[in-house]
Amino acid sequence: MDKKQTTLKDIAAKLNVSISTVSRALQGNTRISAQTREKVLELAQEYNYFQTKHINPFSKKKIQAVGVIVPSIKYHLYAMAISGIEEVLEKHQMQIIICQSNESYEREKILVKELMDIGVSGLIVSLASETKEFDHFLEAKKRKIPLVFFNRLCDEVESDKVIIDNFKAAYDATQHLISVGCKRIAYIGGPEMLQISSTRLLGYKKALIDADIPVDEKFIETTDFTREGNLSTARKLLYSPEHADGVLAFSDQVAIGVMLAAKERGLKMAEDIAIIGFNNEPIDELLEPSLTSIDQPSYEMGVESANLILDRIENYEKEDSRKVLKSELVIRNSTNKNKL
Amino acid sequence: MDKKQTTLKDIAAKLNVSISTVSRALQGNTRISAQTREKVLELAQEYNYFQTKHINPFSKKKIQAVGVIVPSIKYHLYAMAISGIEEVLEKHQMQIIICQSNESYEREKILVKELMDIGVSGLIVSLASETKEFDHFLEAKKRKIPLVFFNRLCDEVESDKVIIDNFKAAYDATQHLISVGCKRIAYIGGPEMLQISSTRLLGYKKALIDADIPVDEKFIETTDFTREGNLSTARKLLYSPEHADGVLAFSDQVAIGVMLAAKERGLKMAEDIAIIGFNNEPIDELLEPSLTSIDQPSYEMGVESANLILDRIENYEKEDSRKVLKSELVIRNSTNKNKL
DNA sequence: ATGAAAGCGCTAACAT
DNA sequence: ATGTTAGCGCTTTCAT
Repeated sequence: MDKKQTTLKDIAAKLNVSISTVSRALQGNTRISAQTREKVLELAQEYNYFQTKHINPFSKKKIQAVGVIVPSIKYHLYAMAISGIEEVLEKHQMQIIICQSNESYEREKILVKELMDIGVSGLIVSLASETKEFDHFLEAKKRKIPLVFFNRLCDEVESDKVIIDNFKAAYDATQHLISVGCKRIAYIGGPEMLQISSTRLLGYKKALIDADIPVDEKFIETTDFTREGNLSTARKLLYSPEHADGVLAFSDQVAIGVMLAAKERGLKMAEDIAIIGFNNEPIDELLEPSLTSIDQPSYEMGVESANLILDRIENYEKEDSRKVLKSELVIRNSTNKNKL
Repeated sequence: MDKKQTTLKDIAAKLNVSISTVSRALQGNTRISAQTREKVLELAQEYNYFQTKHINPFSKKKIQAVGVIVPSIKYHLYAMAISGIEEVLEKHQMQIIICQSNESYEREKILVKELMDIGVSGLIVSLASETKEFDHFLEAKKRKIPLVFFNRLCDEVESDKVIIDNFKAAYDATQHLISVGCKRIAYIGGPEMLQISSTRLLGYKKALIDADIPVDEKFIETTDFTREGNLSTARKLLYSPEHADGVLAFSDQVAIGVMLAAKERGLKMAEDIAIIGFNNEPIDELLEPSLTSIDQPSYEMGVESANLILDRIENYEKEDSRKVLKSELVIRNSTNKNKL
């Protein structure tokens, strides 16, 4: 099984020249006779010589790579963000290594370690929903490996960060629900440790308070983002006698769970229950009714994250920065009570 | 900016021992005195020593990685397949490096080269729609790097392959359209060089012929998979006086384009025009009407691809194998003419 | 129990 | 124009 690769040594031996001569010939160094160079190239061709570069080798000819860890590439937001990251890093001849934590803390930890061991020049991360300890990122800081968090981040680790103003986004969305006449507005968040979720919760509560609507804990729920989790959480909110008549959901996927539950329960969407999601996924306009959603500049988030990591690779000691990008409420029929 | 890493040499110097002693102490070699070992470990800790492994280093302690190239992780099929690949390779402590060709031949070529240069142990690939030359894969074969194609493949390169029976899938789907009473059935494929697209075309034609329906070239169209491309292709088929009354689309995304065009044109879905897509994406059941689609075992495709690459890494000289997985037509309302 | 030295594949500084 | 040699970080064999 040992398909030994051809080395400079092999070629040198065949040609009765030194290794350096071969090395230089292959590099196109001009101080080599055309004749020798030709012979070397020929033989290299014949022996199918190629050089294995390394991500972080001793030599200067290294390949630089940045590790990207996201909860799942199935989420449209992350697929878009990754495209943004690629767009930027490609121009700098940097490879990107995409990994999924699958929302698992253990897996995230392993991934961080392995990426560091491979020798990536930096890490761009959006946290797993399970993660509530951050040693693995502190380890990265110890090793002085540039680190950027985007979208899902934490206060426990100092680093560059890219987010939207989740408080404001949730506030505005809740206000919209109020403005179309919802009285019993629910919020479905993610696992508690997920900071963006609690930030949104605060925005939601503030909007209610500002409108003199009492905050009712029974209208505040969480989900684990699985399909079943989303559905059962939605059912909890809709099957009580005093069911919610407006829902702000953590994501469009969660919002779809609410739509399914509402259909099942026989509620008329928009009329009986208005729904807003997060992320503005392309399918939103194809749903029936089309789904009102908060548009996050996901591609741009990727671009900004990549720019920040480049800055920090350039100058590790620079100050941490925090980019807050603008989000936008895209109003569609799921919150249009006057539809008919 | 030069954050030099601590090396064995540094530690050895501080402790006035040899490099080998430090190396052994760190490896837990028993022939080192407990005292020395402790001192070494302490200092390593203090200096924050860590070892950079390499994907393909001289030493035995290497990290093995497999490169995965897909057209885009935005396609649900590929996100699922990647999960399948991860599932398998994870168990073998192998890293996977995910890359997107973005349907570009040039990009695919660069990716193959860079992944090989990094020193991946194998490549799992689904071709870009643009690709019609295959030198880059022949290069991989030259280098004896294990190669597996899945879903989108080509006959030009010999390698392990994983697919579904696209001919049969298209045949069955077309037959279903015929059985619900469609007379003018169209096929929307991808770029011509995409082999799965032409295979499906053959299945489509055969089904028509077997049902004594003449094949009409004006009902055979292609798209570049962009949103606009899908829509404009769909319009071509629907805006003629004798518009298509049944469509077999290359993917669910393409099928959605047809649905949008049909809505725009004022056609009643299912009744005036029946639609079938490929891939059975989760949104299919949420669409209005829900979309009939061919379910491909995408996760399983990933699993099989990973297994094949493992086999070939184990034994490069083994014979090529070709796994054909079963697909299934999932019938929903978009082809239910008797809906009302 | 520890050190010295070779070697992995290659580049580059220093001869000649 | 080409060869010699040191060296990158580490492991490993061979001495001691």
